[in-house]
Order: sequence, then structure tokens, then C-alpha cells
Amino acid sequence: MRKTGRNRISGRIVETEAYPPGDRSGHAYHGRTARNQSLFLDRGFAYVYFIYGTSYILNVTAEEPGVGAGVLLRAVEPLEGINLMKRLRKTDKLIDLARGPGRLAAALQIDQRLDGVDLCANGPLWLGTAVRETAHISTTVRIGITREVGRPLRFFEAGSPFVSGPPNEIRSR
DNA sequence: AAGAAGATTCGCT
DNA sequence: GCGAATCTTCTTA
Repeated sequence: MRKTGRNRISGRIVETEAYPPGDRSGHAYHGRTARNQSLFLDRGFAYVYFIYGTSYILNVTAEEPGVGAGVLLRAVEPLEGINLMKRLRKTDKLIDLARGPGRLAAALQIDQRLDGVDLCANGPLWLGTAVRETAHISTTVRIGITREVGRPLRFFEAGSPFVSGPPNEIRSR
């Protein structure tokens, strides 16, 4: 959930990837830097970074302080504030609003200012409770990485049209 | 010190 | 389908 001024934007998380401690594809692997320091916070904080000169990416920290591990949010199903999301994303296609990690951040108006915020507190960005049960979670390898490629750490709602990649394709790499 | 790659997306061909 | 956009970090000279 996201609060920007008077507006509220929310969505249901339908796709994630895990980057556990010691994973060579994780940003914490080479130790703390100016960019990844919030990844080393306690569980439930935001780690936001900028990549490829174009996209912000949102992660949720997942370990005890100092460890450095997180969960990448790759897609949400838009629920509230859909018109605002369309403006932020400059598209009218509901399916494309938050399908993909960079798009998700853009749709929720997330940038480096939200790096390090507590996602379990009453702030500008937080995690809410489920509004609907999940039918079934599918697991595949992670997308877009070149190290530790075989690990089955991507999780998404089976059959959801809001997951990234071509609709419902099971990607392998 | 400089170049390449990276948890991506968009627009043009 | 391919290349550009263009920030941070890692690798190699």
C-alpha cells in the first residue's frame, strides 16, 4: 500500500523473488555499499535502488539486522488508485501497470526517497494484510540474473495475468 | 583509471 | 528483435 499526499494506491502482490543470504546474485553479496545499506536493516524494511539508468526496484528486507537479504517484488495486481497508476505509468493498459519490478515501482511512485522505510509502520509505504486468498503459488527460476541461475526462488500466483513476462509463461533460463 | 555488466523498460525497425 | 537510457559496482589494466 502506498500513500501519496491525499491519494492511496494499493495492489496485491502476485510475483516475488527471493535473494537469500550468501546468494551470489544478491546485492548484499559483496558487502555494504552506499546503495545497498538498507538491505542490511531488520526484517520488513524497504530496499529501493535504481538500475539501468531507468528503473527503480523495490525489495522487502527478510533477515535480521546486518545479514543482508531480501525479497524482490516483481508484480502486483492493481486494486486502489488505478487512475493515478495509469498517470504515473503513462499507459491505460491495466495489465501493464505493475507487471515487472520497474513498472511496479513506477506505478506506486516509488523512488530512492522510500529507501529504508519501515514497511510495517504507518508511513508512506507499507504492507497490508491479504484481502483475498491465493489460489496457487507456482515456482520457477529467477528472471534476469546470470549467477545462481538454477535456484527455484521465483514465486507467483498461478494463472494470474498480472505476473511479468508474457502472460502465464513459465520462463526458464 | 576506464570499461563492462547489471534483479529493466520503452520505442523503433 | 534490437538498442538506448544512463546509475552503481565490479573487474581488469
